Amino acid sequence: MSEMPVKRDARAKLLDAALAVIRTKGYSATTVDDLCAAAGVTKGAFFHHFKSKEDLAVAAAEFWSVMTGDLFAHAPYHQHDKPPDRIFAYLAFRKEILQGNLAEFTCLVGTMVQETFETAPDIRDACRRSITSHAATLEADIEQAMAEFGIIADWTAKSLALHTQVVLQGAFILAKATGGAAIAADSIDHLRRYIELLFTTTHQKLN
Amino acid sequence: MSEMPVKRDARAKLLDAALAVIRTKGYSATTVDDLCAAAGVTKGAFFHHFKSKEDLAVAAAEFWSVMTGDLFAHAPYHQHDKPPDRIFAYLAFRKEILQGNLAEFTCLVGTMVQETFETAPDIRDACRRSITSHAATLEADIEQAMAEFGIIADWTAKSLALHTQVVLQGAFILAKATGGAAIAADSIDHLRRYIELLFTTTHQKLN
DNA sequence: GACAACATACCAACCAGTTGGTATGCTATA
DNA sequence: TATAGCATACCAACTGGTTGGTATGTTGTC
Repeated sequence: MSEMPVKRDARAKLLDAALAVIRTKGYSATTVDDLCAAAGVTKGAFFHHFKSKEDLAVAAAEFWSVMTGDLFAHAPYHQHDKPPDRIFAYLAFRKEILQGNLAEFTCLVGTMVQETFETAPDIRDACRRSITSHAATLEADIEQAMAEFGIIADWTAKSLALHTQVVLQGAFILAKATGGAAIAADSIDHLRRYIELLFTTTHQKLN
Repeated sequence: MSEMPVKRDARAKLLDAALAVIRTKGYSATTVDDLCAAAGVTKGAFFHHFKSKEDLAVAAAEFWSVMTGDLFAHAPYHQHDKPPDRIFAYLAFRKEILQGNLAEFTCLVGTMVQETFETAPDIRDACRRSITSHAATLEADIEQAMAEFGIIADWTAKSLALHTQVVLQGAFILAKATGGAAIAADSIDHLRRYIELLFTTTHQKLN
């Protein structure tokens, strides 16, 4: 049936280009011509696959969700048996992938939502879905860890899962401001230490 | 002598406009005409005071530093006698000011650096200075609190001070993505809880 | 020959920055 | 103190290049 041999189609190339270019220059500063040049296609191809630049941004956010979803779903940190170990292995993994150029490890949707939250609701919502659905994958592990330790707290698994994303997004901003990943790595360490304290102190009822 | 009573000069009006417009639309999407319209001045005035759009962005970041520096320097949280209390009061204050529109409480330099870290080093550096100098104002309190509790840790006062800024910047991103401040407030609570645990557990040497 | 997947050529609106000018105030000196 | 000389602050109109988007092909495949 479908042989599709060497041909990676223009749509896929444009989405790849969108990840690279938008993470480097931001959404507004990225022009349609930039994307076409990076993808090696023409404007005709662009507007054949996307009805507007905004439409591409939404598709890019969804593509980002799928890509990162795959990356984390198949990452080795899931192999740990105990939920708390999976949480710490997740954070170790997040720290490990702070490699290469800033644009290679920072978050597409975190970048885009800063520019579009007020002006492009469709993009904002796509970014929100991407972030919250990733956080949701952590929620189950946190919930099980809470049960395992018998933790009755005034915080929820969901809020802690979202807090991990807050720390990561903030870490990317400081990394961009300082031109390096060192502060980001330190912040992930602080987050790990926080979760360790939540799960190892004898103050569970005070949490 | 000088009567000109109502006249606030164009430069000040443009900087005020820059805070409002850039925080709403982002740096790249903000046009010089947008800023002139918001400030009620002409383009001639703009380029009389700033040699380029980028030059205005640097000036806006510096203006932001001065404004927020004043705000925090005169905030009531400094009145607490003990350094740990000042830290917690700082966080309470950060939570209190999560009011109004998103653009009213989010951070100008955190927004700008996302778009410019790779393409405009002067803006990026101005943003870095703004963030790190604010973090430095917390460092002394953290250091004194560490001394007070006799904490010998594998983290530094500086890294914890920067971590607070990481959490705040990340909180703003999640707030923009979700369209509300609730998650931001939750994250500040998690940060407060973390610092409480650092300063109240009996595990000081394990920190 | 119908249709999807592109390419080419083009456009109107918009963009940062420039130009030439005016209004106003400051300063030095006669 | 009158005023020439000059600087600052601002304005309206313009410019050349860029932008997102369109209109109209061309080509390969079922």
